[in-house]
Amino acid sequence: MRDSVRVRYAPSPTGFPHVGNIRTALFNWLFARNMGGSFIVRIEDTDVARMVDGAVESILDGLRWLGLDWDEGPEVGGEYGPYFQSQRLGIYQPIVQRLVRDGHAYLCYCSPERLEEMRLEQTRRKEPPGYDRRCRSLSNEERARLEDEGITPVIRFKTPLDGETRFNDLIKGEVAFKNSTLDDFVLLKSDGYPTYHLANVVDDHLMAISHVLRADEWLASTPRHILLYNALGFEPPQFAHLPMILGSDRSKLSKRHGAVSITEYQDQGYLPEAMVNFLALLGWSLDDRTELMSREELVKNFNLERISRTSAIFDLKKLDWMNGVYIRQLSQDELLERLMPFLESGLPTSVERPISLDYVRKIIPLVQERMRTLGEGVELYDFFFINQPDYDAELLLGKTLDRERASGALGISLDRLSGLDSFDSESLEGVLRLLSSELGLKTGEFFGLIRVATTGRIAAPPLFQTMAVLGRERCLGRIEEATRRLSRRGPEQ
RNA sequence: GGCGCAUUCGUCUAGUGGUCAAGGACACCUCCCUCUCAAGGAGGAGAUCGGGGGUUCGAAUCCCCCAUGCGCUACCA
Repeated sequence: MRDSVRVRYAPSPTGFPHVGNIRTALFNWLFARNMGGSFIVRIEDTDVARMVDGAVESILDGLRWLGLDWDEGPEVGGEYGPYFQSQRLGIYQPIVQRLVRDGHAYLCYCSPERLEEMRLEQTRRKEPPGYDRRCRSLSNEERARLEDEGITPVIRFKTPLDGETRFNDLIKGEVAFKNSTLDDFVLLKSDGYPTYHLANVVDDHLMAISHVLRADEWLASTPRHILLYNALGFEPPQFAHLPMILGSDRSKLSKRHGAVSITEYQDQGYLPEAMVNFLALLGWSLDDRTELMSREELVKNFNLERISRTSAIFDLKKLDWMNGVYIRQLSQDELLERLMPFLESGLPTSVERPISLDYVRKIIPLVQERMRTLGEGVELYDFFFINQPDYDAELLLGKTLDRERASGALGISLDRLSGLDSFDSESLEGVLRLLSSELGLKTGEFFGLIRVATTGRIAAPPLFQTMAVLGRERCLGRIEEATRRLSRRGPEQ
């Protein structure tokens, strides 16, 4: 059993689920599924001050949305629980006491103020900042005196003063750190909570984690963790540090680069399967050409060997393209189902609810290949739903028409269209094409005019089909309105 | 400042000593299709592989130095 692959995603509930973070979750999940191992979720809620309400829920929602199911963790339990570190406090205490007893850790009474001052002084003198180990060798009397002052100590790890710590990272390769560059980091805070370093190491061991796949930013902490594993007499897991995801300016991806929370992408109408595919390719590749892969194909092919060592910039344009590809791959019924919630919440309240499924069903074939996100679909094609789109009368004229000609064309169109037996796309095309040549207008000019009149936009789905879906009444009404708009602002132009 | 990691088209990447005068994708440009926009099709432009030294018959691939970027350097994770 010890040989089986067990990986974990260990988020800290201090905010929204960042896409970089979720990518880490994805890689862990893919690795577990590929190896037939277990994917565990563990909540690292050891920083009471930074906890954010609802963060756990939104992290779990993000995982669920992407279909990253976990074998052990919140809600599903498991034999290594509990899976919230705040519920494991009783586990860390005795372990840290043992460390103190064995001489691997010590009590530190230094105040935050002193530490702050010390760091300031160190940077001023251009020395590497780090704890100066003042409490590492306290005499019994000194310790007793500090205890009497009522100071609650923290517990620090007694980092070896010399030697070096090396390990073989599965992605970066052999990495070595001199122990002298590491300071005596805190294991147990004065509020009784463990730090990340302690809790993470203890829990990874207790939960029999075989591989730690985490972001690159942890690489520098790994020697501390290895030292801790050794002091504890635990076998360290294998480490694999994932490249980071950066914003367009190469700095750490953050708010100013746009959406960073996975829930924002969900809200904007990105498809989870597209998101999974896109995220998987940020730092991993199958070969020199395969890009579109289903979840099953990703699981089947994923491996650590092909994870890149260099950080990747999040390219929204490519995500948009890929999302469009996935939208086009959907069956019309599937797209209908996925689009409805966006229409219900995105369309103005003036549009009657519930929105008619049958009506949307007719629109789907016209918009499917034009959408990159579901949310964008609502914005681009709202003219199918609202009463009268608003637009600048100038748009009716395009580049070539004048007001007179346009009004005339609209008038005749109104006539012909109201006399049409059947308002279907073929009949519309027949009538309008004929009219176009009668008027001596190029189809581009004339259809452009009608397009703006009926949709309020210069770019829309194919005109005749669009008009057929809109229906006679609405089209005629909008053409009348267009005529009004032309005359209203005409003269003073 | 110290330590660590990285460095191939604008971006994601392929590439592990010769088949690379570097391949694919997004984005960009042109053309075709066409009532617009998309989608689709056909092309194009775009990287002297961060720079400099080696090693070798031969280097994007190996070694060294430099530069740059990023990360860490908390009683945050």
